[in-house]
Amino acid sequence: MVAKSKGQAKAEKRVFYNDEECPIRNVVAQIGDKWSVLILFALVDGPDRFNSLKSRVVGISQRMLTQTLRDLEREGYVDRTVYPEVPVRVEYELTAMGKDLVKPLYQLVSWAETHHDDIKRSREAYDGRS
Amino acid sequence: MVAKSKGQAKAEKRVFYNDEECPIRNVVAQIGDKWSVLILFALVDGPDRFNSLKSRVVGISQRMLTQTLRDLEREGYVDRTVYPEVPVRVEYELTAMGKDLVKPLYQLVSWAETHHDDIKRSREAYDGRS
DNA sequence: CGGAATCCGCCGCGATACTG
DNA sequence: CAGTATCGCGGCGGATTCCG
Repeated sequence: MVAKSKGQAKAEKRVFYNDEECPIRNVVAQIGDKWSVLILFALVDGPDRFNSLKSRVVGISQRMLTQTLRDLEREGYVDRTVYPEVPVRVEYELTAMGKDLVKPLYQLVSWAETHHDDIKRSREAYDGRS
Repeated sequence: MVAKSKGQAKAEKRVFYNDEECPIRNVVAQIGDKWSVLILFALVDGPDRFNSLKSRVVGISQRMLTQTLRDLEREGYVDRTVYPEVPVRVEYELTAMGKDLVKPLYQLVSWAETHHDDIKRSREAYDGRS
């Protein structure tokens, strides 16, 4: 995670960088946006077409669907295949790396579901004490 | 993950929402910002003070450190303790929930480190084909 | 020391209109 | 059907200044 230890004895506290060489930032910055995770999980159910995704990922605009899919493709998480029929059919599916990314992501999702109520209560408590 | 299946036979494709009731968004939206993950991992090494964190999380401004710590505190991931000495000492540390969150997060970090080069190559390939 | 307040540029994201 | 192009707002986040 681009953290440097001082090589000192006794577990010196690490230093953290937030640059383009930081692996965690490279991943979190991509999936941390508004739609990436939902699209990735939608594609877990199998390959899907543009407009089908658009209706399954509720509330997303064409613009953001296109853009997010392009980004995910560029990262290597999603494959795009054009079938030159009439009308055109375009299918998106997870790559091997995409399927692999979903595993640790699913751990996080499970955690989120388990602690959703705790977080809501914590927020209310925080906001409540004026 | 706030996904509704149609209750149909044969693994109908799920629908995904991005609203305030979506647990994954509640977590990813917080974690996905520019500094949260780095701060959380910095606190894994043990409780730490404001200015120490500021120097360990390289490049962060006071404003963002304060704001991110407040957010993490509100979510219930971080505890803030003020020691009324002179000068004042303030320590931040992970709560039980914060420590728990770091576990799935660490899975993601490991994944990110493992695939960092694959991602960089994928980007270059994508950008290369004009 | 550990902040809070203010100002401001950038850009993520949505809405809308047009295209092959 | 699956996009691209353009416009515009809101908010994230950096720089700076002031405070108990």
